[in-house]
Amino acid sequence: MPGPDAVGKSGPHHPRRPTMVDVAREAGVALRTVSRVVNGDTTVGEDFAERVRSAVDRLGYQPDERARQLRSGRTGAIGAAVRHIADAHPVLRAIDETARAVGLTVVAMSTEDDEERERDAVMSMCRRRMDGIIIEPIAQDHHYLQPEIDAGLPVVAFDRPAAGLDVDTVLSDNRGGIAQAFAHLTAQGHRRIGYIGDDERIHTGRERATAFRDALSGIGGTLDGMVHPGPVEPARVAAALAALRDRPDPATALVTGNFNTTVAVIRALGADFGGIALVGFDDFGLADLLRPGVTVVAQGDEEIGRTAIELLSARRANRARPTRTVIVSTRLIPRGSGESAP
Amino acid sequence: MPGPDAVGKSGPHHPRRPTMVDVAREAGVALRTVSRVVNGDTTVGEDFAERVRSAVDRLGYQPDERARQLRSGRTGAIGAAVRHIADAHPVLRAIDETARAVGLTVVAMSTEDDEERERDAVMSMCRRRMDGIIIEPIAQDHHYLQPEIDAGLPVVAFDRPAAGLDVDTVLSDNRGGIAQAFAHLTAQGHRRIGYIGDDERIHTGRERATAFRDALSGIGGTLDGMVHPGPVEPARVAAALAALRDRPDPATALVTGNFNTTVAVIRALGADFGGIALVGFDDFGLADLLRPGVTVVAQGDEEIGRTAIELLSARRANRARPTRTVIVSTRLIPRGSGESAP
DNA sequence: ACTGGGCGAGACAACGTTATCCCACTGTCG
DNA sequence: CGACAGTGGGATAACGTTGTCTCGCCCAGT
Repeated sequence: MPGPDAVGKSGPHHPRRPTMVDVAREAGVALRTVSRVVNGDTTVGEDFAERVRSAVDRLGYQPDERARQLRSGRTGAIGAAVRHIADAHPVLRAIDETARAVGLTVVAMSTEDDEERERDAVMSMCRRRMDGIIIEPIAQDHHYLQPEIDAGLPVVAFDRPAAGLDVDTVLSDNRGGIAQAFAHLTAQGHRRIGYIGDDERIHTGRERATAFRDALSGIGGTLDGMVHPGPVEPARVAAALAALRDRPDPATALVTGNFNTTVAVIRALGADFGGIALVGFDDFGLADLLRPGVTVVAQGDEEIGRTAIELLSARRANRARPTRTVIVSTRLIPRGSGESAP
Repeated sequence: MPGPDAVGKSGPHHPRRPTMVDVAREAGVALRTVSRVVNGDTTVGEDFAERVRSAVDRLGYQPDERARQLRSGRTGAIGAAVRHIADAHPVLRAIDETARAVGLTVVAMSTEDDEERERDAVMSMCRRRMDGIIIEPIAQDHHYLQPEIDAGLPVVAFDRPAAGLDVDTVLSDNRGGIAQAFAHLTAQGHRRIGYIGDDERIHTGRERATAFRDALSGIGGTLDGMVHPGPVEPARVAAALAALRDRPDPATALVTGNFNTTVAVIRALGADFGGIALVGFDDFGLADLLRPGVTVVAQGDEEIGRTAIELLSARRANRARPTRTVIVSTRLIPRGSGESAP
């Protein structure tokens, strides 16, 4: 059709949504009065308010949040840059729920463990003028955020410190968690306990491996060949496992440093976990359904998320406040795999 | 009111971030020239461009996305309202990756299976003038979205149809998936096959239960007491399971209608799944680690997410296009639990 | 030397909202 | 009866950006 209809035009105009001006015209009041009604200002007479509300309904008017934010300066939303948005993420749930409770909207983006994607996600949040950013850091260097922080952006890191940045941080008690796991296994009589975990270039991997070494030294055990940090790949994990078992004094128990390692180890061990006692760092769904059930050190996900929002709110209230680092304790959950004697 | 020039005033002004005007002044060029440089317009001389870039760096300028969007009319972002943002969600991953590839940002929000939260999330997306919305519908009635659709908002539903709305939709082949599961079990020799699944008030629950009835009738089996739709609660599922086993001709095999039901059944069955053959609808992580491994009908998550973005893009290109519903086929993954004879 | 064209930079308005100021009307008190 | 405070609505100017138009400049062509 050669219609004169301008719908297909290239301009920025779609069929055009109604604006406050349209509502004002429809209701026969001033623009500012519509704004007042929409924002619940009580200084508007009931008759005027009703006229406006009726016009809003008739036109299907929805305020443009972008214009509102631009004018008012407030966003009412915080960004959350997490490692994998499509994976189960109990901390994100706590962040979302807590933020909701204080009237903030959470916009979540995924970094996929990629430095550039983290940067993209975070800068995109800055350009949207989020009221704050919660970040699960992956980059080795976060200096790119310093100008934003100087400009007043509240930032909170969780799970790992944001390298190169002095910001509020929420961490798990990695050392305490490893100590719990270790103590649990020694209480069953184990003395030859091995560790397989994440690369020590990663903060949590480093903390947990170090804590494990300390624990093993503490009972007079030899460190030699018992501690295996490295990339979490099935082949590397399987090789580490083989090294722990094929020795004169094979390990009778094992601590794994994170969820992915735990799973890789279980896959390599096969049925009944080859008779080895196992305690994994990080809880996970279905851990109770495996045979045996997997004993884990669980992180305080809910508390971590809640604390992150609290730190963010505190900083929004007082930008000059010194930064704080909160350590959230872990909890050992026995399910069977860590309760067998050597 | 004390000071005439109070710095800590309550106004919309934080320390104030630099704007294009500041950059223009710093660089000694016109406002519009800064805009051109920032947007990569090539009609700017290299010397001017360099002056601007240097000023941008000096001031730490970041464009305000809200103002840009307000002025240009484009948002460059689509909203995704999913059931549980903190749970593993392979479709969301596919949505995110596909959207990224075509230069769109995805803003994900959680509905938590709550009608009101879905409404809140979706309306919040509308107020932000998202370029499109992908929704995993939970509400029984989506008429509230009709005005937005009329105003030109592209909407795509996935997993379930959006009741009361004529929009593009991506669904799994629920009937085909059930048929696959059923055929797989009959091929092992099973004839007494039970079904436990979701409430039939839910679209997927209804489709799957119906397909199962058809399949069972198809081999001349009795429906009586073999099909158990209902709320996914451990007690209800356990009762259904007991009913299937405590009868003169107990079920030798079982099809479960969704992930949560599968898990509840496995918990109730205990070690070795009580010798019953099991095929679950929905794949899940660690399914291969259970003993036996869990045979499942997997949905085409990646294809569903990709298709959702494709339908959205197609509608953005042509608002008048008739709506389409795409059915994505399922795939049976044998892992052990469904491969035992009666 | 004058003109025409292309290129590149600037002035101005507009996007849809809220903040500020102002004014018209009412009711009350001196 | 006049002035004044209080109430409630309206006009206008921002917020930070981009679209449109204009204009100055330089070079080539006649």
